[in-house]
Amino acid sequence: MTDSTWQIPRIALAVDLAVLTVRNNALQILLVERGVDPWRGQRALPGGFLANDQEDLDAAAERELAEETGLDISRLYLEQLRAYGAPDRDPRSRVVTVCYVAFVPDLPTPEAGGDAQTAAWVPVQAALDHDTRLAFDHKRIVADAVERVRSKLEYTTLATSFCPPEFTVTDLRQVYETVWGETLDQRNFHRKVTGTAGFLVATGEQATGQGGRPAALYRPGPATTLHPAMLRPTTSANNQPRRIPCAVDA
Amino acid sequence: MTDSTWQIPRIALAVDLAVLTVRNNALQILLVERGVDPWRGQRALPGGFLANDQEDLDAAAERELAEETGLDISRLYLEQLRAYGAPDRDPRSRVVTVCYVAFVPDLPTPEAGGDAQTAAWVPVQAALDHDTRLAFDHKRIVADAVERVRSKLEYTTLATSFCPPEFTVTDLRQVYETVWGETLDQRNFHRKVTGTAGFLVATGEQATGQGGRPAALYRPGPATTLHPAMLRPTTSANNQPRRIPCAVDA
DNA sequence: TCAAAAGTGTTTGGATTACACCCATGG
DNA sequence: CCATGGGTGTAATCCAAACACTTTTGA
Repeated sequence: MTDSTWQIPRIALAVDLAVLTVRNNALQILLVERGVDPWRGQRALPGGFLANDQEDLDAAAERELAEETGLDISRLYLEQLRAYGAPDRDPRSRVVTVCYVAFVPDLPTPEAGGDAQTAAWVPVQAALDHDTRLAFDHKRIVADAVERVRSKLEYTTLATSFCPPEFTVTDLRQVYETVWGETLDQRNFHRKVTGTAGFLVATGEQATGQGGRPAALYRPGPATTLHPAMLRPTTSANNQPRRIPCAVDA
Repeated sequence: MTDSTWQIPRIALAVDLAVLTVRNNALQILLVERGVDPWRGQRALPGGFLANDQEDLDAAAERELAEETGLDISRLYLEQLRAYGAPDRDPRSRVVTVCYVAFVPDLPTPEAGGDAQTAAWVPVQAALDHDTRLAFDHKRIVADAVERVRSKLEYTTLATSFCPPEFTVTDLRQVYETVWGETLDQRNFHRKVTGTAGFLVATGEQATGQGGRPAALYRPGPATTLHPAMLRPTTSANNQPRRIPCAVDA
């Protein structure tokens, strides 16, 4: 590392987004169709290159998200997933991407991408299917994002990010069930989330009945983390072969 | 995003390391003294720029780690922390850094940096002290790395990464106590770690007595995750103000 | 009145805590 | 024999799973 910074190899830096929502009883991810080579016509994560020298990574992710979804910025959760930098991940030139995951509620205008690209919600099960092809290393990124959201629900209150501004306990439970792909006991779930201080704030209102007893409506509370955590029922993911240096997970 | 990739702004990409060890009953981090401006003479995380167009990020982190510590690559754990890209984090030019955390055992040759820079172990408590100055945004990165290792010990078996090849249950407990800054009940800890299948493998050997009953020696077992987790005693970090978009944590 | 969905009560078992107590070695 | 640290036993407690049961609406 010498004083002459001009000799440093410079690299194209992209910011990509894994925007997740719960929609039609499925965890879905926003994908766009690429209009240019490479991977023209293939589905890819929305994203783009860092706009200018003064743009923060987080700001770039927010900008991309606003461009792609036209979404109210206050109604979402956005955090960095990780950076991906395999040397051959883009055939044109060296591109390192910093990926973000976003959790958004089921949007009124979900398909309307602000960009010229056609954006669409795709169930993650389909996106990760063996027969599905995604551009670049985006299938691996989708897999990492799905694992991130699944574990986040265990120890944070972020499931409310997928819900409308006011929601019932059953709405929230269906988010958990959909993201985890597990059925939860309705009664124990109710006790757990209403008994955790700061998770939910009752509005006093009731949901319009769907044929049964009307459910109380809640807003997200001030708590961000869950103590103790809400654990997935079948968390038998123990005893992998052996940890390796430079593990994939973050 | 057009076909002409040549117009894309290119950015200097660094890879920095937060190398952590447990040493003298303290969680310590490897810092180097910068020999050049900016921040000449200040302590900083070891790291460097991506060497060439064909180097993977993970490989770059491994290379840097080998250069800085001369360490046996098989005896460590390395994972990506996150990318940092505030536009003003380097006064010379735009530099985005991808940071990695490494957990290493107490090394026989801890101070010998392979590079010309003088490397030294610094207790994280001192590195994070309000009066301490670190180069760039490295103090924030150190804080993130410390939080990462603390939470990793809760739900993984990675505490063994800080231990020598063979170790006693007390050695392992002292790793937990040092990283968390909490005292744990020796007897309950013993039951927990020996009762978790795959955490420890008994060698059959005994440690040379220090004046008491000799302790059994163990090697790391095949398990990587802990079910159920080993929770910190005083985990009352609940109910923060409110989650914000673009949270810091990963 | 019945079906459907919301919400409460109760039992039980697993895991953690907080201890008392025994074991094996060095001096 | 005694101090020192290693390791086991046990009761209380907390928490979550399982499931019976009551409440409140729409048809």
